[in-house]
Amino acid sequence: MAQLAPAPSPRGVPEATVARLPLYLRALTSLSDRGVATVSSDELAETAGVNSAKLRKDLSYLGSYGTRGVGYEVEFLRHQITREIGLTQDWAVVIIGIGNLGHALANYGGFASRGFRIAALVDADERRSGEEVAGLKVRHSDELEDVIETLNISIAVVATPAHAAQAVCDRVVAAGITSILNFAPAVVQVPEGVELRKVDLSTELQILAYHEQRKNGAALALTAEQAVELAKAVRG
Amino acid sequence: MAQLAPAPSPRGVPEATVARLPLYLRALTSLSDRGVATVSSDELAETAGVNSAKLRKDLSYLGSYGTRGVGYEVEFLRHQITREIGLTQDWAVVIIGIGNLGHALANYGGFASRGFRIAALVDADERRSGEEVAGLKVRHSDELEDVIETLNISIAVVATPAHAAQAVCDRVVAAGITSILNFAPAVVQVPEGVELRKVDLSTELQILAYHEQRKNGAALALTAEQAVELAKAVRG
DNA sequence: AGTTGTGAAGTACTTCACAGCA
DNA sequence: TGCTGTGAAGTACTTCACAACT
Repeated sequence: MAQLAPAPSPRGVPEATVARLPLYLRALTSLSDRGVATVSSDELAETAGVNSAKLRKDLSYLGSYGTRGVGYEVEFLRHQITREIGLTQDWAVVIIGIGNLGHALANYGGFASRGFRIAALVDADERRSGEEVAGLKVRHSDELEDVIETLNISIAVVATPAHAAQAVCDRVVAAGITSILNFAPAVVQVPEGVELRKVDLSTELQILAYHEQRKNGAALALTAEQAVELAKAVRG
Repeated sequence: MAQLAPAPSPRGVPEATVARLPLYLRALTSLSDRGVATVSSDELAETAGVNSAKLRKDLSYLGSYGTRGVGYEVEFLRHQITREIGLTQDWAVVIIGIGNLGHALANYGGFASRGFRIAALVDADERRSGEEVAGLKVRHSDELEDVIETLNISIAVVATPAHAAQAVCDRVVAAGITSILNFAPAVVQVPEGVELRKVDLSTELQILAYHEQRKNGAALALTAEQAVELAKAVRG
């Protein structure tokens, strides 16, 4: 079978835009809850926390869903974005690694309301097998491949310790999974065609620390060149 | 006092580079643990999961820490990056909202080993006050400002429900915090000069769903134009 | 009159490819 | 010889500013 487009985004929606669609969806849901029927790009951008030129450009990749001189119909636009992201169907998710974080993810209410169904929980520790978490029995990781196939899982959430992450990813990929969300603080390699996203808590804190240091230590963190500039400035 | 540079990054390290420094640091730590003393940009890039041109360019913003023809000295480079990020000091963190996620974050071992010290836990629910989590007593959110000042907190981690997030951020900013990591699924506005990063679990899943849909539904997701192209191609 | 949708300009990031140095 | 450090070229994203439309 010939491929029509180079794998992702047939209509060529930029990756940066895709990453913002969930944000717009949330803003629209919030407006909808407040009973707002129509919204301008300025107002919607404000609600979503982006600038309006960017918002309009982003939406233009999906189609012409607004009305000039008026704005966007909230429900209509919400439906279009929902469809674009693929949330008109629901996606079965397996969480692998039921430690503190896995527990928290299993109990996180935000998934179900957004088109994701946590279909299975898996852990390598036999003592956890059978334990009930968030209304689901934890299964032993021997059953991982079986669970993925039987329950028609599309997305794997990896919440294992770092040392186990690569092996787990290898197994779910071999079982046919092509979308992985990795919480383990480890570099994981996956083959071409498998989408891997990572959420790394300490990385985020480190980025904050970097900026915090720049703010506090401005005077201490002068480079040699800046010191020279400063000296010149002081001399007049 | 005159500002020497436009607030962040005196030496002008690009934001994209800053976001990768933690990755390099982790790769170097792993090499160091394995007893590797020297590493080439190719090897380090492989370990960190990026390409080597990008790695060399990134490192070049920090200085010339390698040796041509040889590579980088692992311990030395690790120290330089640690210093650049600001992890030679440790940073006091408060976690606000001790639900499932807050619990998981409090118990997450990865922070301490990377220069972050969880100094306080705060929750709005009075029934939680005094409860011990991860060796710390949960304090009531009335004490938030006091905790921040007394314990010299630099970074606030917000793990509250969405509806409380903005108010909490307003309060910590008023108390002098300039770095916030937000896990609440809400758009939060902060003043200029406050660094806000967000981690949004369902957004990540939605991005995966988007790509998953493109893969599976290739044939179903044809646009009108593509259908015409396909028809032409089939006709010959 | 008012707001979208979008070419064009501007900015940021990535990759190439090789000069420069150990 | 081999590998770093970096200008230059290429790509992706953002912002501007206004024509097109209701």
